[in-house]
Amino acid sequence: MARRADPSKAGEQLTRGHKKKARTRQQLVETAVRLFAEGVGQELSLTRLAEAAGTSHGTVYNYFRTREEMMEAVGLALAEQFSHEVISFSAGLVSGAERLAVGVRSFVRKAQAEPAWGSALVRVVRYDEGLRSALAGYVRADLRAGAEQGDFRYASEELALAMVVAGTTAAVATLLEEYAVEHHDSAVAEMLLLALGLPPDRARATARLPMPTRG
Amino acid sequence: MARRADPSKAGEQLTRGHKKKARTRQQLVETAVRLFAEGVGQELSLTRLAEAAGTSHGTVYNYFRTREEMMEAVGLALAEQFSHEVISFSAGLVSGAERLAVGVRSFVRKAQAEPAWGSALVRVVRYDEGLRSALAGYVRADLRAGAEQGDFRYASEELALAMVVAGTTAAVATLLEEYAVEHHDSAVAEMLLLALGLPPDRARATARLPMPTRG
Amino acid sequence: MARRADPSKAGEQLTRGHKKKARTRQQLVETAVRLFAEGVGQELSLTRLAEAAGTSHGTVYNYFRTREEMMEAVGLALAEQFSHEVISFSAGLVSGAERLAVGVRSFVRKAQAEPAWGSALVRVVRYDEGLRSALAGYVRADLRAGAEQGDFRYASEELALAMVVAGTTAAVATLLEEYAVEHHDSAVAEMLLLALGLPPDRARATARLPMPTRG
Amino acid sequence: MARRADPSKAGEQLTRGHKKKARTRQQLVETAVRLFAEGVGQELSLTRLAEAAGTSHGTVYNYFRTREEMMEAVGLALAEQFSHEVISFSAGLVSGAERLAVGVRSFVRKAQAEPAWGSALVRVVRYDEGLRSALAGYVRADLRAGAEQGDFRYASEELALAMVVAGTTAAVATLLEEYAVEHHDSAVAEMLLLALGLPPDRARATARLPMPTRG
DNA sequence: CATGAATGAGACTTCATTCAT
DNA sequence: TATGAATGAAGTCTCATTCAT
Repeated sequence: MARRADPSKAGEQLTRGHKKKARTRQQLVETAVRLFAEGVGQELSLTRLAEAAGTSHGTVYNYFRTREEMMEAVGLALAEQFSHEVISFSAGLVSGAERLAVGVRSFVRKAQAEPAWGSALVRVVRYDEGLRSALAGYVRADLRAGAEQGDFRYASEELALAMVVAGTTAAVATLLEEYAVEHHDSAVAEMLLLALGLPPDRARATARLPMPTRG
Repeated sequence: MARRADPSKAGEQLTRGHKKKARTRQQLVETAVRLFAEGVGQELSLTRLAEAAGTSHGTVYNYFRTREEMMEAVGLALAEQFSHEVISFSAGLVSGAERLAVGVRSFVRKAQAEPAWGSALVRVVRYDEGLRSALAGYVRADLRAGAEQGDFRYASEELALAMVVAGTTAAVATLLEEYAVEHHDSAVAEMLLLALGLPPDRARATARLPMPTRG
Repeated sequence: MARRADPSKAGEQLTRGHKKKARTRQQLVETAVRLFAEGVGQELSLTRLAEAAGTSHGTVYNYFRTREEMMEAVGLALAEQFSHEVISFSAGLVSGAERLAVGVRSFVRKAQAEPAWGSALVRVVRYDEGLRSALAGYVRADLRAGAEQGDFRYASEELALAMVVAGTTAAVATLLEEYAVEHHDSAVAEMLLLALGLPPDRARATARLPMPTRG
Repeated sequence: MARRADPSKAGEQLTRGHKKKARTRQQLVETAVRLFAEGVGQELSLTRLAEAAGTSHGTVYNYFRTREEMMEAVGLALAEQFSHEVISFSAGLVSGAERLAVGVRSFVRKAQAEPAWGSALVRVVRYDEGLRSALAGYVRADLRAGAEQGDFRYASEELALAMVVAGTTAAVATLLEEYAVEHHDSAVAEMLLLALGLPPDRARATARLPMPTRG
């Protein structure tokens, strides 16, 4: 999604028109995320989005052909922001269990630090199978690694994935309703590690490791 | 409104009109459950319900003033069907862990035996905070019992509740997508017991106890 | 409309069923009048009437076949209450001008004394040509008498009627909005007598005659 | 929104879109006026308006969010058409009585010349307090002038206003039902001048002055 | 590209009215 | 007669979507 990755070339490759286009699109997605965060249900109308983004009704249609496409873009944006966060932390880790713990914890921490993001994600994940799959994708590798490393024992990968994704998002939802509790990130991670079959003492320890420095 | 109650026939206090009313209402709720089971999302409109139930548009409004009210009725119906099942199984148990395991397993089994019910429940639970609360209500007592009996260890009851409810419904959703897996009920229950802090061997054993005989 | 006129015979002629019927009907009309007085527009629904009157939906239809019929009954009731008042005052008068003045003044006074009645009448008269005609009927005779007696001079009886009816009801509406003013009844009557061509001094005097004792 | 205004053609600042918008709106209002003229009561629905105007259902809602808003627009249009007429006649007059007489007469004459306009106005004025107030606004200044000039004597300005507005519109309604009467405009004006306290001879004379030339 | 007018499907809701009990 | 369930017409309103400018 070309996050201004390389400032030295971007200005040449993209015409101003393209830049504006990208900016408008980003603005629309950000506005949509904000609206979800603020409690607009899955029924976010393009009309309201246009209003909130300060663009005209028709402009939205220059970027998303249908409402579905817009929802997809929002889901993608949320997932990317998540992966950005997680990847930057778990870059150096090889233990599946540790990677999963760090992933869950960074997810929970990000939601605590940016409740708007967490709130949006929790809402969107309810209606958007695509987002659920995307999140599952991030988890799957760690899950398999942990299994291969002899740490996790689960009857079915799909079941384990569902439990991790659903458990984590439900935990975040609880967090956002109930106002934080100390070390919630570790508490959630520990429960999930336990569920995945890690022995209790190791689950406890792994869930409480110091977070790696951002990679 | 049964003013001149006829003591000779208690069952006939309700006029035929009332009986018809009850029947129509039940028919509407059943139709709604079926529609949810068939994949209609939260956007089930009263218009579509009327069509599907074969009644006129206005009739629905004699029973549910708003979509919310209808959703609530559906959630209640689903929850009641569930509680019937669970209560009939766990009547004689005193161990919180065992009760919880039986509850989760009977939930999963019912969903396997009646995929329509499971499918409807999984969908409704996504949109209906009321139903989530209702399900949480069934779990809470067992959770506390298990904690007091020294079996469960969790950082926060709310977090534990969220994990159990979300984990179970996610597991059921997986089940319904993937069609059948052996002993899934026990697998799910075991994961959750582990997450709640039950030692692995006991979790495994508790999740695999023979289901009590009904009633 | 059988206002319990003759207590000595009513009980024998009418069965209890009839009495109840009459009572229910009267109750419905009174409730409707009250609702109009309270600001319900012309759109008074039979549903709301039934609710307000504490009867069932269907019962209303035992008395009024359609909404129109109900509106008519309300108009009639209001007009009758008016005529009752006016006739009781102007019974002994022969001067058309005096009769008209007394009529207008008793109308205004009744509206002041019973704002609910006035309010209902003002509202209904707007939508109900029937009621306008009925009120015109009460005025016409006095108007002709005044003309024949050489007091009134007007270009067209219809025009004069319209002016008297519209002017009086508008005056009452003003009264009800603005909170009474002293001798409003006389002020209104004087204006109308003037409009009808009575010389100013006589108009003033006639509008201020002491009200006759009730006949 | 006309960012690149083209100074060479001031009239073209508004895009064609805007012109179309204005045209559609005008078309809707005109249609509504016609419907009122044809006898549609206060129950003019936006649905019927759309049908009659030959536009889609939704289009109407781009212009009037509610029925109220539409009524207001109609009332405003009617009142504006009226004020155009009156102002063009009474421009040079200083006597309050004369101005009021000319106003009433031009109102009546316009209604005679354009019965559709008169019919619409009479109907709308019944249901729309806003229009009543607007008409009162036109009258108030003349009324005060006449009072200050010693011509009018009335107990209450509000009462006088109500009488003038109600009397005039009722007179127009009569006219439209009965089809034509000679010099009705003067007859109505005379009655109202009398009601306002102008001496009979002056009322008669003032009501029969030749109408001023326009402009 | 941006704009916003127009469209039509469809949801929600209220009611008058009918009819069986 | 009283009741109230059922009905369907009609109205209000919101939106996704298209299209001409």
